[in-house]
Amino acid sequence: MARHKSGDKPKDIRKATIEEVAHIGSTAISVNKIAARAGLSVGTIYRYHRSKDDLLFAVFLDVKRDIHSTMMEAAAEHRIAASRLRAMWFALVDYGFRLPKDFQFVELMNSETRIQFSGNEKLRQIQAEVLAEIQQGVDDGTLVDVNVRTIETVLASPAITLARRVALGRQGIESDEVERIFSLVWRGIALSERPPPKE
Amino acid sequence: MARHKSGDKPKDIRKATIEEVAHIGSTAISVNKIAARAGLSVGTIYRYHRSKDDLLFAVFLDVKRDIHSTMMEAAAEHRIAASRLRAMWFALVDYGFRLPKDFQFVELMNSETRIQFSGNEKLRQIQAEVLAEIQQGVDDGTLVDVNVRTIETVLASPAITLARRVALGRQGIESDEVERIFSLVWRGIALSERPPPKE
DNA sequence: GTAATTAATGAGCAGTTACTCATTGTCAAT
DNA sequence: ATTGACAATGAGTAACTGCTCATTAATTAC
Repeated sequence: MARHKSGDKPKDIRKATIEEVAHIGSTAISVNKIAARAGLSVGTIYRYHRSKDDLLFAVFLDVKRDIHSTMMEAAAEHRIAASRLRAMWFALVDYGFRLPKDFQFVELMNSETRIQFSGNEKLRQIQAEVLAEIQQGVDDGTLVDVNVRTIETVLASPAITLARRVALGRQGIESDEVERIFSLVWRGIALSERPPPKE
Repeated sequence: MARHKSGDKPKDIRKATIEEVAHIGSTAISVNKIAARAGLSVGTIYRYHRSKDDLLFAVFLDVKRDIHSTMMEAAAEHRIAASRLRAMWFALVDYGFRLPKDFQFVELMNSETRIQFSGNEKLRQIQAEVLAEIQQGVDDGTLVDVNVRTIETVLASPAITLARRVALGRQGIESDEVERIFSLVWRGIALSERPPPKE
């Protein structure tokens, strides 16, 4: 009853948007260029997104959800809180290593004023799920008994820094270094003196 | 012999650039709007900066140096490595609290591809000075004996996250919370079990 | 005074922007 | 075949972009 959608347009648009930002930066992106990069006409972009801002936010949210689900899938393979948190941490860093441009895009948009973070329900939910995982660690006596937001800051920040560093391609990072950083962070938030979980 | 510069134009330009980015975001800034906000004509901006990119980078570097010198001044009031590092850490967070827009601008530009970080000598020097401070802590047995870059990542990341959170105005942060985060971070990188330095 | 020098201007340039819409292409149901 | 429904197009548009440069304003040296 309708012209078939040839190919996966939303996917093409997402890819082109991320690549365009990675290529010329957020201070010079344009919808026309994104369309050209995606091999589509401008009109098609406006069929999927109401405005430039809408496009950027949609792609941002999409990648954000990608990262989150990757983390949760990694957590699902473990039972005890310590192992789950460790798996999530490494999944986050690994995402930055595997898809640096995607990660960089999210980071850039995270600092954008236009994107109204707190208002969005989906973002709230993602945040809540992460905090719930940390709460588990507090409850079972693995982590120090302080506000989960506090722990989240200490835990997540270095992972983001690490992934961002790779995304910007400034230097290669060995897996030893990643492991060492996790050790130090875990040392800070774990209750006991035991070394951080390995498996 | 020449017409006097009336007022401090570079300062006006810097201020307007930061405010414009804070107001409409990096994805929509324009030189014309920055000029209008500064109460100057476009030509004047191009008298001080060769291009839009040059303008953004210059302001970025300026703020970056501001932040760094604030940190080093804070450190100068102390002798022992632990106290110096603590002072620097709080100075960084405090900068984000006092001048959120400036801090946010730096963070945004930090994630920009266009800004070639590694190439700049000034940025290199700033980085080197910070690492040297940490090295002091390693040398006198205050911090664990690992690569200074590793420690820097664990130490600086949460401070940046904290300052950024304030910059984006998502939530107010009490000084207790800041203190608690520092405690956890310090716990991770300090060699002994002693609590982090207070004075 | 006036000549020399430079700061600052802002209209104007060619090119680009975000966005629209009349048109065309492609399918399933008739 | 014809129709109806919609995906996709891309030339078109007014506004705006980064940037230039002829001109004016302000100052000092002589």
